[in-house]
Amino acid sequence: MHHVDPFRTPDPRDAPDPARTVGVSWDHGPVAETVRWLSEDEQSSWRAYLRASRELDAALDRDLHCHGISLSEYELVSMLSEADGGRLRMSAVADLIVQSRSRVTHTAARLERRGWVARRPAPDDGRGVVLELTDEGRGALEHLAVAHVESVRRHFVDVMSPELFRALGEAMRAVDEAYDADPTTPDPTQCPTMDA
Amino acid sequence: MHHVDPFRTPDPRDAPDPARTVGVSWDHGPVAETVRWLSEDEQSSWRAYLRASRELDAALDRDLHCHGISLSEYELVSMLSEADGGRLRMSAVADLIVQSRSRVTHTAARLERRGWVARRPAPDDGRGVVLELTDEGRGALEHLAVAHVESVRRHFVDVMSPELFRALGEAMRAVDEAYDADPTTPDPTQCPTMDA
DNA sequence: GGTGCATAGTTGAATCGTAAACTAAAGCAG
DNA sequence: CTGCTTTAGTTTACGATTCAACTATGCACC
Repeated sequence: MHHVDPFRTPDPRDAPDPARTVGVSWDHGPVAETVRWLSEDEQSSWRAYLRASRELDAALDRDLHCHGISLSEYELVSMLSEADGGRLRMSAVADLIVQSRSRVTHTAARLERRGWVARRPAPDDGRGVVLELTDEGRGALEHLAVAHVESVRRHFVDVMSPELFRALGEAMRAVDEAYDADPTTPDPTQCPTMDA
Repeated sequence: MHHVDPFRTPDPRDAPDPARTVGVSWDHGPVAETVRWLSEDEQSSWRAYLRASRELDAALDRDLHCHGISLSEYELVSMLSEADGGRLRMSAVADLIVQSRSRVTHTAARLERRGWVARRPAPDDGRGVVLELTDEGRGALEHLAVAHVESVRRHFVDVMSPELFRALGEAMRAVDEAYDADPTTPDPTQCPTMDA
């Protein structure tokens, strides 16, 4: 049975070599292609990230859920609370919490039904909508923030040394900067639309 | 307008102090409670993580989508490919990719319709189901792995120094270990079921 | 001042994920 | 064996998210 590791080359001998030519075979026959598979170290870190980020998401969401709100709703409300006057444009919210416009529309609608936010027309732009945190929303947030910060500490901040947590921050800042610098849509030339 | 930062105390003077007693006021009136808000450093790293992890998820998912698969489906298939004989129990898959049993059932059903995996009764346990990667699934994965590893490099591994990436791996390993060590369900005593 | 294109946001359908109830087989105590 | 509890996995219904199409305003340029 042929073993396909999605990252490392099938041959363990080659693992430490970060860049090499490997044979990848598919429907159209064997083709030699240069693929920079991950080294053993890289693979280990990447897997740890993937696993732990899922666990973290699940844990934080779980802890908030028992207070009746999801993490993504919380993020929206918390961004509003930090904004001047508790008000932000829809698109500003979308950018801040890294969600699609459409998703923000839906999420905001849910929070509006709950009475935590209100929609108002943007004063300067006829197309725009300003989202405003209501007093009720602010009150609820003060509650939630206490539970949430404890959750974040328990599952994340406090499980490692301050130095390591700072390094993690630095690493993720690099990811953020790279993402902002290269807002590439899935390069159409790279997109064979399921050619297999 | 009272500004509520969900993590730091409202008063900037207090930021460097990691633990203090703050007044949190809610419906039942002002109550003094000890909350370990995040320091400025911690806050900065946490925010960077939150933002970048969302961006990363979006970017990796986007890059795979144009090849007709989602990241969570990819994860399932890739775990199978690494398993002995390309076979794993449903629950083993769920644990490996950190998804609920129910979700794995759904995802597996989708992949089965696509012909990439097959379900078989577990030989030793009458309740169990073994998921097996089909040849077609393996062929597709070889394709996808190439695109995916490039995506992971571009958005993640290659945007920082190897040392920093290793530190990140170490940090996330700590998160994982803490999670495994404390599989706490949302502590019912902490769960006021929306008491606000 | 009208045409063309970009931007802001919404809508609705389809898909995906979650939560709780459910089936069925183990495991275990007596 | 019988009954009780746990474990594995599925199902169903519902809520959340995505995707593509759509409305409406702004903006640039001639």
